Amino acid sequence: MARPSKKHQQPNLPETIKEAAWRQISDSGASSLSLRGIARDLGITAPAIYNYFPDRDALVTALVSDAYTSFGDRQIDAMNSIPGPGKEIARLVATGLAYRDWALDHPHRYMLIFGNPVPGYVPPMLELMPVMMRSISALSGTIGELYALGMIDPQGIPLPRVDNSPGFCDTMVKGDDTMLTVLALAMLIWSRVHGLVSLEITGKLPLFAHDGAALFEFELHAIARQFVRRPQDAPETTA
Amino acid sequence: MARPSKKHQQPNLPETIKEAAWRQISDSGASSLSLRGIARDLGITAPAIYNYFPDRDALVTALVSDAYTSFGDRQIDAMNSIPGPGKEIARLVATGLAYRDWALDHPHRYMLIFGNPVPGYVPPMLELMPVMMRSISALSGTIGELYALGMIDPQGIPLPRVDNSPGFCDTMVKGDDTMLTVLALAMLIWSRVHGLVSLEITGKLPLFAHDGAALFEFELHAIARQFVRRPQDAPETTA
DNA sequence: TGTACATCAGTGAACGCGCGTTCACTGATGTAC
DNA sequence: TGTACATCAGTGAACGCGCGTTCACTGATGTAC
Repeated sequence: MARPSKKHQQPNLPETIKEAAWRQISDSGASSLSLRGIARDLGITAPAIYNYFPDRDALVTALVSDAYTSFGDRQIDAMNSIPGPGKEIARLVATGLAYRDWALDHPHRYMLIFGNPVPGYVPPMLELMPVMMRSISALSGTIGELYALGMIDPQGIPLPRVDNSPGFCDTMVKGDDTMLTVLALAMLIWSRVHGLVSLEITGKLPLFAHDGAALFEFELHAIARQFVRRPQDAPETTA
Repeated sequence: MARPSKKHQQPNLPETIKEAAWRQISDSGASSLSLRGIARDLGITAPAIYNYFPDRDALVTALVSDAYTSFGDRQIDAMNSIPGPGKEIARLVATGLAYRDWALDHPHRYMLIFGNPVPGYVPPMLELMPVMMRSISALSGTIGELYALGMIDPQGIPLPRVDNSPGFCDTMVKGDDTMLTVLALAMLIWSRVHGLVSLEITGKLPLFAHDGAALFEFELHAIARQFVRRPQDAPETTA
């Protein structure tokens, strides 16, 4: 159990570097993130950063990964804060509210993930896949729960054609009607939520500058009204 | 009527420059637009561009303005292509479809307008205001038409509080319930449309890669179903 | 306890790059007489 | 019709800037004996 050699290592410099990077992104946007700027902020020289990140892209990837994790955690916590049966719709709404709350708390992290990426940076999908899937697990999990209870009418959801193309999605979803329905509905709900949130955090809804929360809640309940039915509304013969 | 002196002037070099700029944006994204790159593409030197645009920001503004204009024209044409009374819902749907069509035809122009802007570029709102308002005139016009026919139920729309703050929107909308309702609904519809379109053109809806149009049409009809009622459904006593 | 050595985080100089912008210029074109 | 001149689009060199990255180094720290 020899503890790893930590000699000379100042406590958590990688974390300090990432914090400075977020500070820079908050100040002047994700596209102006630079190692030299971070070093300047921290009072060190730029090459020192190479002791912790092999290059600039690795740092950006670490930021993106952290953002996804924090984003997913917030939604999962919200979902778990309303446990128990009979509370499925409340869980869906709570997850949606957590989505917006996180985005408003961290607008630049949200745009780093879902907006235009940093120029010249190509996110390594394979590395980021786990945190990406975790970040949507609360939403798709809650919808899956509703589906399992018969509270989702597949007729009311636009399902994509799934053909024989070897793409990731087609392969994953093929022959699994539950997954196809749940994912399709999750995408549609996500698009509504993302539309509102992205316009709000970029200041494009000035009319609702003071009422973003009310507008968003209206939309969440409209989603629930449109797509969720009480179990007893579900006849066995839907064909 | 002395025609303006055009000696030496090669035909429409400003247009050629803008075309090269769009080409560059399509190739490598809006954030890597550079005067030197454009000059390289056209086989001229970078300072030559200064004969037509005072600086880089002026060129970007010209691009943004052109994009808004083209975007607005497309929607207005679609709206006008279905004239006559009784076709209001069809006009709304046609406008929405034109919105998506244009965005898919010009994804980089769409992102230039509605995504993260070019780094270091601050759009001159005053100059762009006319083309911006024109770009939303088809959507808000169609909604206004429906409202005038009593086909919009104000109860079903989340209205923002309008207070005494001296902001642009509050001032414009104050005391005008029609405008407030129409604009509020336009924003909500816009958020749904923008959510789908922005996710689609950035490749974030892989499940619907071949079915973007169907998903979008589903959403447009869901919008019509949720917010538009037949005139006879509208009782005079809604309080 | 004291000395010699190994480690390695951080430094400072340098590299090549592309950028926006300036400036004096050149040389083809159009105009005036 | 021919000549002198004015115009001005485009050139080429240069400016200062910030960037990512490399590399030999230094000097404080920890370790071994």
